[in-house]
Amino acid sequence: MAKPKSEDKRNAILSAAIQVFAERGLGAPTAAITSVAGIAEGSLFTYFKTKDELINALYRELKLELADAMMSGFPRKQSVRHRLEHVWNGYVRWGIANPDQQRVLKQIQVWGGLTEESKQAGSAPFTEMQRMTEDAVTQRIYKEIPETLIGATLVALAGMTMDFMAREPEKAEMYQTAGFEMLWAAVTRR
Amino acid sequence: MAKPKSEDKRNAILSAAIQVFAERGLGAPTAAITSVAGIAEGSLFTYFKTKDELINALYRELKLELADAMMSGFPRKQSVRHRLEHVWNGYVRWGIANPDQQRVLKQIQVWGGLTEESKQAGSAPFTEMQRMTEDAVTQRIYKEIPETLIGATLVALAGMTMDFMAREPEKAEMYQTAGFEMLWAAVTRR
Amino acid sequence: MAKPKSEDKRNAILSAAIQVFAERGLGAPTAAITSVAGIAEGSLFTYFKTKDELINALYRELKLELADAMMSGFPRKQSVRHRLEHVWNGYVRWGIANPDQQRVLKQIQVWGGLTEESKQAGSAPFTEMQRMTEDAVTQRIYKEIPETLIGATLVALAGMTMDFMAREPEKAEMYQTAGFEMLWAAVTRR
Amino acid sequence: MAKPKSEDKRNAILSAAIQVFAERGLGAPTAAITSVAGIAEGSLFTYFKTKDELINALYRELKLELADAMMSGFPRKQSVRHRLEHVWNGYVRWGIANPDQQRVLKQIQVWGGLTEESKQAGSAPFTEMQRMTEDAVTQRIYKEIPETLIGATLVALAGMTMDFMAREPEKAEMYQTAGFEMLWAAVTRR
DNA sequence: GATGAATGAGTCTTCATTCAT
DNA sequence: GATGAATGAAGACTCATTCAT
Repeated sequence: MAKPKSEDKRNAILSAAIQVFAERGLGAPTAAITSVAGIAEGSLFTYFKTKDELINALYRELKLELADAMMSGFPRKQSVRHRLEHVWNGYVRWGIANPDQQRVLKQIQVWGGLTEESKQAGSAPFTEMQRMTEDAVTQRIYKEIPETLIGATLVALAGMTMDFMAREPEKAEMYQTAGFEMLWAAVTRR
Repeated sequence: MAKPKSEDKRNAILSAAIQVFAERGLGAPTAAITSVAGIAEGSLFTYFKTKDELINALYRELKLELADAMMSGFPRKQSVRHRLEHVWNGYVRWGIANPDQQRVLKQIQVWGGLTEESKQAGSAPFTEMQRMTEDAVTQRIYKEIPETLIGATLVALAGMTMDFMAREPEKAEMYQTAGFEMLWAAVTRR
Repeated sequence: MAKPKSEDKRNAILSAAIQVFAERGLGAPTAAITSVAGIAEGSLFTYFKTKDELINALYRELKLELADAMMSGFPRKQSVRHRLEHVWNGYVRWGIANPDQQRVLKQIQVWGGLTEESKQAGSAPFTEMQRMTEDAVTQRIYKEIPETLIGATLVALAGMTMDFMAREPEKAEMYQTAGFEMLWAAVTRR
Repeated sequence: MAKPKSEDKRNAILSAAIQVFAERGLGAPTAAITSVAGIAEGSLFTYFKTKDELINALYRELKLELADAMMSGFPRKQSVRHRLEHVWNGYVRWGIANPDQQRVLKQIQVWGGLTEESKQAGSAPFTEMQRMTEDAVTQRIYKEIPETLIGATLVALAGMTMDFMAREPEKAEMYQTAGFEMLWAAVTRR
């Protein structure tokens, strides 16, 4: 191979895309991305055949990152509450630390061009989390509701919580805690 | 009092926009909207100076509709729980009955062009609901959390719940109930 | 109608396309065409949805013109030889008088994007000529060869003849006559 | 005598170009050619400085092949008719056996980038054929027309004949014969 | 007010060619 | 010599907006 397709450049594009999409929406020109990435306009298409494919790849990448943030250091042996709290904190902290990523992820989720494969690939990294949920349901800690609802509730409340944290950073900690308490109450039996 | 131009035509545009945006995203051409509305391409700009203005107006319209759905028949005299449930049901039912509206609203919310005025105008119709919340907080029914969190939680959980209802219509009622129970638990003291 | 799609402008585009394609081939940019036509780049697409469609339309237009040149003043009552000569002269004169058209027509014929409809529409105006041929075959003037061969032979020999006429204009008349004699000999019984 | 670079690779490119140009026209990307040839994109430019040069080279190659097909086994000693028929059959058979080559040749001939050198080089291999023509003219077998017309007539009628043969393969032989009879009649004195 | 043709900047994408490896 | 990633100019087409009718 003369010049192997550099993983670095691929990442540079992805990371430029995050910045640009966060600022200008998914409608931003690919030229804005390459310019931020410091490469030629055409080079983007060496790494991603189309803009749609780039967005799909970005989605999977972000979901992976998010899953990582939520699961790293997962306290497998501790109580359900601790484990859920760990996941919650991971999510919320990641969102606050990476507001661009968070914003872009939101946009992609309502975008019309996600392929079925991407959707599946995007939820795959969360299977371990689902296993934790099953566990808790078996222990009759969680309510008798479909397991998928649990994860979705976490996502919904975390999204909302992050909005508040971002808007009032000085109360961030309070919101983070309050949000988790709401989640815990929502999801467990009284 | 002036009813300038044709109110009918304005509504036709708005309703065509909902359909088109729901199907093709906010990036859909204005020509697609006018074509569905059955008017000339240029006429759209008689009613809305720019496409951005149209989307802002649409946002306000949808929020108004939604507020209406939630507050109509509001049982002012009944218990906090009943009142909250009324609002919840109104929201969720509206979303299910109007999936296009719901989808477009989601899209506009992550769109970058909403003006500050629109955001405020969009939340104005919900002030009555907030008054209900204050009331409940005073009664120490709700948790000691910022009041705005309550409304946001409702919105977050309702959004999620509607997704499930839409995906599994045969279990819609179950989700609607389960969703409310989660909201109630999340928001009230144990 | 506000501004009816002007037939004039359509023709201006077609005629600019002939000029540009003749000079630079079918690969010439549409912008070159609009520039010659004196209109905006985008306006071309008001009249022809795509470049391919423009080329197809141009093909039909040229074939029509050509048929016209060949058949106008057709001496229905005179001998087969006179009638064939009339057609021959019409063809050859048209080609010499309109070298751009002739060159473009050649290019379109080897181009890969002609639709089946265009091909048929292009040969339709020549049906009258074919009837003349049938007639001559019945009279046993022409050889016993498929009728379609006759027309094709005319086209082939005319194309070649025009090349020579264009290259040596001072001998044009001679070539025109010699060409016809070859055609006549090729096609009739000895 | 240098056989620089690989003659094999050069031929692979030429032959891939025939296939690709036949399928997709001269506008086909060079990358499509190298891909078919099984070499790297850049390698094409080691053998041909530019795409235009490749097409010019291809033209000369095809003309050479064609001349070869027409003149191989040329019956120098036989009658003019036999000799012309030999050439005719060689041409037509080659075209039918090599439809891609035939199609590409047609395209290059209306293409705008042929250099004067290529045009001359392309007609050079046919000089022997022209000598045969001179001969026949001297013998007063052919009509008193410019000798170049004879060759051009052969090409024109052969092209047409091949089209018919390709379209109706079951009548191929008939067309081949009929075509030659037309050529013979066109070109000789009565 | 309504119409829809006209506009031309803006978009994604392609591709011949170069050149570092 | 071979490779194929990198380049960026060019091209077809789109679309919000204007304005003559």
